[in-house]
Amino acid sequence: MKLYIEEIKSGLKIKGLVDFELKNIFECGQCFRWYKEEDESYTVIAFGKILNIKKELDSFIFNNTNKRDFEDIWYNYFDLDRDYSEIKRVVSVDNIMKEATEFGSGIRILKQEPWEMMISFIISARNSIPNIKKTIEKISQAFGKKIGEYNGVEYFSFPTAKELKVISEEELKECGTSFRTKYILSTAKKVFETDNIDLICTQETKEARESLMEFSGIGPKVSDCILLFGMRKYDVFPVDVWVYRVIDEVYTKGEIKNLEKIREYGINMFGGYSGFGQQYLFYYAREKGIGKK
DNA sequence: GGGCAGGTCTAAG
DNA sequence: CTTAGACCTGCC
Repeated sequence: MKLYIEEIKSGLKIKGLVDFELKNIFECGQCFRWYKEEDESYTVIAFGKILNIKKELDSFIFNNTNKRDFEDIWYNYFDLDRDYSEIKRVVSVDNIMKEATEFGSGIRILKQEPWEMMISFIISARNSIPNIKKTIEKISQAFGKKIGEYNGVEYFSFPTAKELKVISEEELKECGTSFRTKYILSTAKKVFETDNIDLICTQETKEARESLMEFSGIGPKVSDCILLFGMRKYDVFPVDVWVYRVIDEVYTKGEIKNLEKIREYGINMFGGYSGFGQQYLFYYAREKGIGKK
């Protein structure tokens, strides 16, 4: 992908981005710290920065950033080095997947921060996206650091394990963490004490997955999401209710009722590309309401 | 107002 | 080792 980057007053004007759609990227369930603005642009918080992106006719305007941050952070964050056209070809194993990849054509799997993914997906358990977003925003406002202002709005970083572990259960619960409160505090303490997130990132998928499941509130699905969205492991297949439904309805047709077996089914279908396959399938199923009674 | 939402934990069989 | 219930809260 050849990019043409022009420095402008508010940031950068970028041409040549392919397989890149803001709605697909931010609303496919992988990321929670984004805000859709009135002008249809998206503002996102990551790596201590505030970025706003607006789609124009033939380009994307990256506001509130510069060439250096684009090279150091955003190029990597948006996984721009990867050829998603090729990914889509590989995971289009049948007509359903062909449709799914066309539907979510602009999806990219963001390379997000492991620690933030751990807590975010603990919060995601049996929860809705608007609520997850709200809770994460409250936690950041209450316990993170102010990182700046954009368009008259203040933004805060997601607190570190050290900042989070000292919070009382009552305080944290006020952010809407509900029954997951003790999971979050337990995980924060354990992460701070063991300081082993970097180590887990270097482990092979299977081992890393087992390491993650040692933490409170992290089961099979949440650990797969952390691995995929925060640890660059693409051979995982997170099975949530939507993926379960679409696999059940389209492929296994009631023959498999076990979540673990559905996961194996997905991995058999996509192999090392399972994470990508899952994202296209998930986005397709959820946006279209497939399998919903 | 009852029912459920992008699971995990725990206690039993 | 597999399988029900409980778990908080907001929004139909």
